[in-house]
Amino acid sequence: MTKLVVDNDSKSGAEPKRRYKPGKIRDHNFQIILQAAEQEFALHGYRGASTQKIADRAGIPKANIHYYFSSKNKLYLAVLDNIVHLWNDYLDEVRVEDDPAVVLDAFIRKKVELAYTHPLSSKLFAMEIIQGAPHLKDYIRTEMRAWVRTKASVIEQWIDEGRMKKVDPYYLIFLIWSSTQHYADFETQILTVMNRAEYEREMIDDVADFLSRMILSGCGLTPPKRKKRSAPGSQ
Amino acid sequence: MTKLVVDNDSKSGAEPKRRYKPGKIRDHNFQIILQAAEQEFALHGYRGASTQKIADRAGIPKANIHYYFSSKNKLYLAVLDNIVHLWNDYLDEVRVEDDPAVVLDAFIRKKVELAYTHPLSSKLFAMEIIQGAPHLKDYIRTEMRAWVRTKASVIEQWIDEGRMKKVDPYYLIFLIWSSTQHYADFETQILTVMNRAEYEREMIDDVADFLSRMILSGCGLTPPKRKKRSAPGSQ
DNA sequence: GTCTATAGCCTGATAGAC
DNA sequence: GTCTATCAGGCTATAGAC
Repeated sequence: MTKLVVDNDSKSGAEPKRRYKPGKIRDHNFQIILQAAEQEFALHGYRGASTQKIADRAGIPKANIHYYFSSKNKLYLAVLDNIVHLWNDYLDEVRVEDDPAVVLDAFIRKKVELAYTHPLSSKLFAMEIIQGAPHLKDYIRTEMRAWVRTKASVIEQWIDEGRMKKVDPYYLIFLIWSSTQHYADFETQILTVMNRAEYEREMIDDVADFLSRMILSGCGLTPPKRKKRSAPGSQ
Repeated sequence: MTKLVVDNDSKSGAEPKRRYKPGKIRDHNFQIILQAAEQEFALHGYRGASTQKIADRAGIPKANIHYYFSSKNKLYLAVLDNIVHLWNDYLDEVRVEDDPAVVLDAFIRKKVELAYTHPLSSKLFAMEIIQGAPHLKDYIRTEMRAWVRTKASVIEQWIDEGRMKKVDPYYLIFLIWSSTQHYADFETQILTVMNRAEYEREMIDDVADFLSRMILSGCGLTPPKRKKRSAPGSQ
């Protein structure tokens, strides 16, 4: 996948494994800064976030941010790069031979899971898009468009073979994206309306069940059989 | 409805009609500033937006912003107040006697329509929520929670009477919110992925049809009959 | 590699002439 | 009511001691 950050230093901070040189401290600081930056950018947007606050959160002097990442903009790109990779490394090959119900169900569940485990990534990505995707337009026009086109063509073949109801595949993908990401991005609204302090495993599973049933039903499909939920760590 | 802005001046900018005193210029400037502010806040978030840029966009000196709205924060609250009213003045009374299919269909279509006609409002609201709703938490905890509770209880009665499938009413409302607002908030992503320059009436109608069919089907309902679309201005 | 000090700019807000 | 001039403070980025 294309890197958003062109980095002649051979690494852009996304890799958990170091390429060459031990540099344990360097890698550690890289990660610490990226993590702090993700939080600040997600909380205040690109312009609203300050390198000072990021440095404070990371527990290092502000100047070190500029030592590791030459500018605020490069740091932001590195964070986005991390996010885009995290999101896309999942569920990549879908084949026409697969069962549409199994594929869609897994897709929805994986997205709900990501919304639960990585809400900050989702929020930051959402802010970037809402603001007109100034740093991600190229990525959307090339890789994301191709990704959607591929999945859409598989869905169309399923429809042609009469294996699911005729629905617009693009709108279907957007529906899955929106309904799942919503639980990350609008977390505050949802929890406040439901009068809860935070998400719990059980609620997340309920949401996944609900969305899978709803959307699959709209496609004329029935959710695949699943193991009953039991003790955590099963499955 | 509670005003977010406490304004002893008797108006908070939300009213198109002036309460007393002609003040044509004053009202005009109020509206100009609010409109410019909505755009800047939606594009850059609260912190990222600057009063200078808002003034430039409105075509007035920066000091006048502080003359009309005493602070950046008050201006932001006035904009949010406008939005919250716009969103809630629609579809308020739903009764148990109504047909669930008709109500849900109308709800979905109205939301898609708002996403099309007022994308900036939706985007600004989304940014506020994503950032933790620092200015709207009270509103969500009181009015919005009550609104959702009322609708949810109606849906539950419909279910009890066997007039629709058993689904969680809260998740259903969240699904309608998320799937419709997505077309406003993620406009850039959707248009870029679909390789289009802007939305067209036809596509918006298609989206409304798609979402209505999908979601109603998940509730075991069939969309109500609708007039065929014809020349604009019909209906 | 780390960190202090600071340059240069932009911010929100205000004072005061018109 | 309008607008220029200006303030104090926060911002990104950098220079240079350690």
